[in-house]
Amino acid sequence: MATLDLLGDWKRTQYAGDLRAGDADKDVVLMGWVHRRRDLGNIIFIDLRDRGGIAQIVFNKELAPAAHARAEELRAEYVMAVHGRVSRRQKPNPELASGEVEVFASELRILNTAKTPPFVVEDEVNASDETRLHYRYLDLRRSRPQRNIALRHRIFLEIRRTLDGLGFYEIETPMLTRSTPEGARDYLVPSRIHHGQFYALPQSPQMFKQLLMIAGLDRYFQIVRCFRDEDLRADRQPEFTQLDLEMSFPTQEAIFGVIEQVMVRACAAAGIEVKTPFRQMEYREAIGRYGIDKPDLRFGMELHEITENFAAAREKLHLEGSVHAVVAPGAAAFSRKQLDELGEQAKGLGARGLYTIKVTTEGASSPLEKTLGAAGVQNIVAAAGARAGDLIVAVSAAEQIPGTDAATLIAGQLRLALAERLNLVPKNRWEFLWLTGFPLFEWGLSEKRWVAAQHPFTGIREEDVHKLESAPQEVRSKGYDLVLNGSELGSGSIRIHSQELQARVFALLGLSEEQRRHRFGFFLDALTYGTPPHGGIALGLDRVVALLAGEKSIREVIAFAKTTAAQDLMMDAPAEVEPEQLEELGVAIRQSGG
RNA sequence: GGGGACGUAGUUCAGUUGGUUAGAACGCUGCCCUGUCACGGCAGAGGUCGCGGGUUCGAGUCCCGUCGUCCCCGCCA
Repeated sequence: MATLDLLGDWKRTQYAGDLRAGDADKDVVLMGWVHRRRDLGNIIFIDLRDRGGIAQIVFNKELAPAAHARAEELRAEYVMAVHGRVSRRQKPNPELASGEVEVFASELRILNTAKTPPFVVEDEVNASDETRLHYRYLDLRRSRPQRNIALRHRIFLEIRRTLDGLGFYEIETPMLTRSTPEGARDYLVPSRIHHGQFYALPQSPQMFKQLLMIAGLDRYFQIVRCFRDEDLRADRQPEFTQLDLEMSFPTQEAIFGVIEQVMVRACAAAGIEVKTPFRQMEYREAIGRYGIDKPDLRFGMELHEITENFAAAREKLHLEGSVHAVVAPGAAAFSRKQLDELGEQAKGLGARGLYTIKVTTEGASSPLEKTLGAAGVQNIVAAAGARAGDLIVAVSAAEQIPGTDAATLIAGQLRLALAERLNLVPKNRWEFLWLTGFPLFEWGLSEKRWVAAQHPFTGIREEDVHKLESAPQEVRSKGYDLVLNGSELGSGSIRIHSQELQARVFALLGLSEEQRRHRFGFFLDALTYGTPPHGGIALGLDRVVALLAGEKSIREVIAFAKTTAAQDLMMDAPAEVEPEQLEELGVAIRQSGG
């Protein structure tokens, strides 16, 4: 172990990674970590890493014997400060941003030693997620996480600047709040003062922001942590960050305009140029053309309904429901095995039948010829607009949920899977899309009643209000989703501000007067004191940053992320607490097993 | 709650049909080296094969259980 030096009165002059040719001949003081050392004997090269990047430091025994001797003690991840002179390199290193120059050290101070790290701190990930999360502070030293965190900062900054410029106030709302019955499972916090009672961490500040509109704050936003105790995914963490905003007296276009400005500047922070206005699409159209409510518009492969083409063979094929087809360009060469896998996948998605047609220059070939005849198959080829080399994939499925065409949704999933497999999803394309006209209600399979598709305060399109009681499944909401490249970034709505309309919605949801009082009493009260028309949106910022950073998982853009079992491997949370703490809270742990 | 993949040296992985002393690369330690930049050369250290049980003359390998990580469905705006 090396003895340590004091930092003394040394002041850093700049970041190592920021050194450029223009700094030549400058006297500099750099501080950072030993990224790599190359000890050639009488000359030692140290790659010094700090937040700005990497610079090469030269320790020459002849020129600076004391510094050179000290440098022999340096090891990976030691913390060092170096005083020296910047010099142009005879042989620049084009791999390094600072590669035009290097620093000839005159004095070295070793500020701290380091244990050999469990994995090498380098750009390419060479450790498992488990190890990385356990030693997150080392993982974060790598350039990619540093880039992601810097990008996250710049995006957040742009959001705040943009919204400030548009007259929004950033207002904080409580983290300790009240459990509300709808939506996700709550994280609960037991109350010490009120035994048997619990706070809930907010799933979102939904009601607070509406109350802020009632309070006359007019334009609110918040970059806020939200909590949902549900099972996790690559794009879901138990706590995540939303851009939450709400405005009074809005039109839908006004809200879209605000978010478009925010996204344009957020993208610019990532070096990505996007055009406004974003495309808009009705929910029905998205389902019909893409079989999904968050279509990826970076590629075509739109769906074709070909139910009619099967009319003559419905009995024979035991068809139920509709038939939808997707054309996979260039997939006519799929092997038997690949077709089988496709069939398995379709079955896994709930398809009743899967039919394929290979289109070649010699014509179409398909098992369907037996039932539909060559002409029948040819009609499908024409209907789907398939060309030589393509594979037509058609699925049928029985309707399980009233009003939902299962075959379309399955075809939509196959479209995504095929595009991925055929490498037809272009990189560096940014297809924003607003989805509108969502159904207000959806049939709850388990509840066996209509449930609010979003939350029960979502507004209703004026032209559909009269159908509320007579044809609830046809009622479209004033809700909207923002979609980017097939990922849902967020959703919002113009809210209901009329007590009369709100009462009709609650009635349809089967909530009695008493239940309404119990669940939403304070909020319904507030609505009666002069609520302005208002609306807003919430965006999942972790997803936004991950997409713009080109990361698959939002863990890569969260400094301290949790595992899919909602654990923090570094802190080892959650953890047991002292019996005294439980006692104070009036909480007893029941031994599990029952 | 369900399905799938994985778990072997500090790290990432290989390990045949169950068979002697469990390997590689990187990293680490020591020595040599004045232009390297993934430096190079020589030498060396390093293993509870996730954990528990079982089958077997014999288990990293087979079986059961369990724990952990990741991906997906359910769930979740």
